[in-house]
Formats: sequence, structure tokens, C-alpha cells
Amino acid sequence: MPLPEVSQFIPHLAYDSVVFGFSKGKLKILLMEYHATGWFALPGGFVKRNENLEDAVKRGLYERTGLKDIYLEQFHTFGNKERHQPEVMEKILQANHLEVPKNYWMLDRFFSVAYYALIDHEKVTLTPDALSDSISWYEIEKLPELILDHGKIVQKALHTLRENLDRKLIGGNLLPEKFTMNELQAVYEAILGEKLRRTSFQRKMLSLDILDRHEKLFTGKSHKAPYLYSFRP
Amino acid sequence: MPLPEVSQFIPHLAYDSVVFGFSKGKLKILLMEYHATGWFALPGGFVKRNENLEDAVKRGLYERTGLKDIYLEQFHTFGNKERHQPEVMEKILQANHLEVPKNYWMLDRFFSVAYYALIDHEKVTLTPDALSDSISWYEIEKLPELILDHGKIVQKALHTLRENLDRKLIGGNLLPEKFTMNELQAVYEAILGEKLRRTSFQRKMLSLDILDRHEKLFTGKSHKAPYLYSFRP
DNA sequence: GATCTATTGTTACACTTTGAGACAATATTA
DNA sequence: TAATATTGTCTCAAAGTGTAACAATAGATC
Repeated sequence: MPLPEVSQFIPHLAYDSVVFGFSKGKLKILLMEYHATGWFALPGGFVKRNENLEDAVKRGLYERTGLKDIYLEQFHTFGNKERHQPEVMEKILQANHLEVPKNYWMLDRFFSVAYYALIDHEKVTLTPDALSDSISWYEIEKLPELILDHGKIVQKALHTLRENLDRKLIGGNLLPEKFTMNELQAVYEAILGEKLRRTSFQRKMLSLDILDRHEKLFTGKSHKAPYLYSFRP
Repeated sequence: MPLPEVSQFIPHLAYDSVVFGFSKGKLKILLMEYHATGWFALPGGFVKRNENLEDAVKRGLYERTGLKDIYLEQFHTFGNKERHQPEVMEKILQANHLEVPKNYWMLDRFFSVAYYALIDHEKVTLTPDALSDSISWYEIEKLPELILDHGKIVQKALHTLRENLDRKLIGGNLLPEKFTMNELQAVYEAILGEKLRRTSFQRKMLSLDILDRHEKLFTGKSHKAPYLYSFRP
């Protein structure tokens, strides 16, 4: 792998993405593990000289998840000078047997525009990039330590997600097309980190008039079968 | 005035600020008018190489308003490539009789991190910067046309301000230390762009338990005098 | 000083929303 | 057929909100 050249990219500017997914009742995010360092980081990248900011994020997400048309929200730009730790990036590059020139642009100070994404856990095809061993799901409750300020970025993403939960149609993006009311409630509970009342939740969701009710889902369990719902287009 | 050198600043990165004030029942923002162009813009600036992003914004606001400890919220970063219109900055510099070198850094593509600020209209001492004729207040309802995407930035700031109105203590930052309930209501109405019910508003504000009630304000008018309130520290 | 006017602070009442639980419906097992 | 677990709906109380009425009062008018 050749070293990226600064002529292709905007210097000093990067993005990081907090990609949320939901499976087995848990809220999870995607993390990358860099080669030979044991270091974990958010999936991020650089913006091309002639590329829209949001398109750069979509490009990065497409390369790593295979998904287009992802639900994306920009939530904060991190610009403290304490973010600048050139030895971190240097070690990551060296661990890939790359010869890092003096004053190489990737070692400069970077400002990072952070986005969160919501995706259907089942639909992704995870592909690590050239610098990393793996990209995979980690429970939001059990994250490893992350490089730089990525831990703070995750916390801020989660906080924003909670604030937006009532105002934007978030639940649907984390579930398949059709889902039961119980599954939707589990998503809300995982995001909020608290239990909700079943009856109140059902009444509230139905009163919002944003769900379509479909056929019942027979799971083979010995009890009443729940209806399937979808978000009204 | 000498041209700023790129060695001092982070290239490709700027900030813009939407500074809200309230007077005579109207919500207003600060705009600068550039020399000899008739062009209006938001107060903005660049980030020094060794400066925190937020400190750069505070520095710019201090230079223009004389205020420190300003209520600041970052709300979005604008990064579309359509923002890049080098002829605009070139004309602004030329109008100041500056010799603009070829490939001068200020003509490059810029990403702008946008903040809104809330200040007490009475406390400011407005000082234009070297490139502008004036900095002054404009009613949010009667803004002139702005350069680049600054009109969109204002709209997004206003939208965010409305969304945050219930969740953050916004009203107090736009008023003097002590104020009447009517003045507070006028701030809310100006931000939301709609009339509110007097009695519901009073009950709601008092029930939040965030206001201290002080002495009455005697204005000389022939009716019951209103109490003064302040936000509880 | 008595009365009038405009505005403020509070209360009353209807209506809506929410919390908490009860209850009926039902898919499968025993 | 009865038992069990879960779902969808309803009930009732508690809390919150829209609306209007009412009482309080600072100054003006007589």
C-alpha cells in the first residue's frame, strides 16, 4: 500500500463515524482494530479536494459496510489541540511497514467532523481497510479503550442519539423493514439505557400514526402472535 | 494591513458565528459589511495553528463585541464544495487595496464550523475588523442578502435555537440579569416566531423552578407592577 | 379619597396525556 | 380441554395544558 498523498486530500480535516447497529437486544457500534498495535478506533477518513464533506463520509461507510443510502447525522466537530498526537498515527503507519516521511501530512493536527449512522445490522458486509486487521461490532456497554478522543466522540454520539430519539424517526433505521412492537421497544430501551412500560410504549407509538400494521408473526411459541409493523413511507 | 500568512493559521478551516441579541421586542443577529463591496457576511475567522477551535471563536467574538464568557453552541459544520467561490474572497481583499498573491491560501476551499452565541444586546461594544466598514444588528426577519452560504447558516442556527429552546436555558442569555415575565415571554415569542399564552407561559416557567423572584418593577404605568425575575445560578 | 383603566398573578375547569394495572384474546403445549 | 406465556386493549388515577375568569394593584382622573 502506497502512502496517501496530501495532493489528493484536504489537510487538517478528517471525519469520524459512529455506526450504530442493533442485534440480540444490544446497541452496538463498529470499531476498527489497527494492525499490530492492539489499538481500536472509529471508522474515519479524509475528504478529497473536490468532494463534499458528507460524500466523503458516505464513501467511507460504503467501503466498509457495502451500504449506500445510510441514515447519517452530523453531530459535532472536534477541534481541541489535545487531539494532536502525531506519535499515534506514526506508530499505526509504521506497524504497516510504511516509511513515514518527515512532516508527513497525516501526522499534522486534525479537526474531525463526527457523524453517527444508523444501519440494519443484518445488511452489512464488513470489510477492513488497508491499515486495520478487522472491523466489527462492539456492544456500547463493553467498548475497549479507543485512541485519541474517540471515546468522547462515542459518548457525544450516544447523547445526541438519545436527544433526537423523539424528534427523528430513529428506530426504523436500526431494524429490518418489518418488526414487532417488542423489537421496536427493545431498540428504544437500548438507546435510552432504561426499561419502558410496554403498554404506554405501544399506545404512544400507535398514536403517532407513523406505523403500518401488517400480518402476524408466528414464531412457534405458545402464546398470542404479535403483529408486524413497518414505518409508514 | 498586511495579508495574514498561512503559517499562522490552519488552512481550509474557518468558523462562522451567528450572534443573537434581543432588543425592542425583536430577535437580531450581528452582520459585518465589507469595505466597498456592499457585501454582508457573518462574523467569522480562522483558527491559529496552536489554538483550540472554540477559543478561536471566543477570540473573534471578543474582538468584535468586547465580551468574554459568551454563551456558545456549535451547531453544524458546512463542507459542500459549492462553498468554494474564490472570486468572492478575492474581491473582498482587493477592495481593501491588498495585493493578492497567486494561490493565496484564503482563496482556497474552506470548511466552516458554525456556532451560535447568545448575548445581552446592551452589553456589547461593536468594533468592525480591518476588512469591514461596520458590524451591527439586523432583525432576523429583515436580513440583507449574505455572501456564500451564510443565509443557510443563519437558517440552520435559528432552527437549532428553536429546538434547543426547551432543553437549554436560552432565554436568560439574551436578557439583562433581571427581567419581567413579559420580557422573557417576548424572547420566547421572537425565537419561536409565534405568540404564546400569557398564563400558560407564566405557570410553565414558574413550575420549572429555575427562576428567582425579586422586587417589583415600577415603570410609572397605571397598572399593577410586575415582579422582576432572574435565572437561578 | 373614590373611581377607573390597564396589566399582572392566581385560580378554576375542561380536556389531553401519561403511569400503572387489569383484562380479554390467542398460539402453542400438556 | 386446560394451562401458559405473551399481546392488544381498556380503565382509572395522576399529572400536564389550553382557556377563561377573577382578584390585585399602580397610576390617572375626577
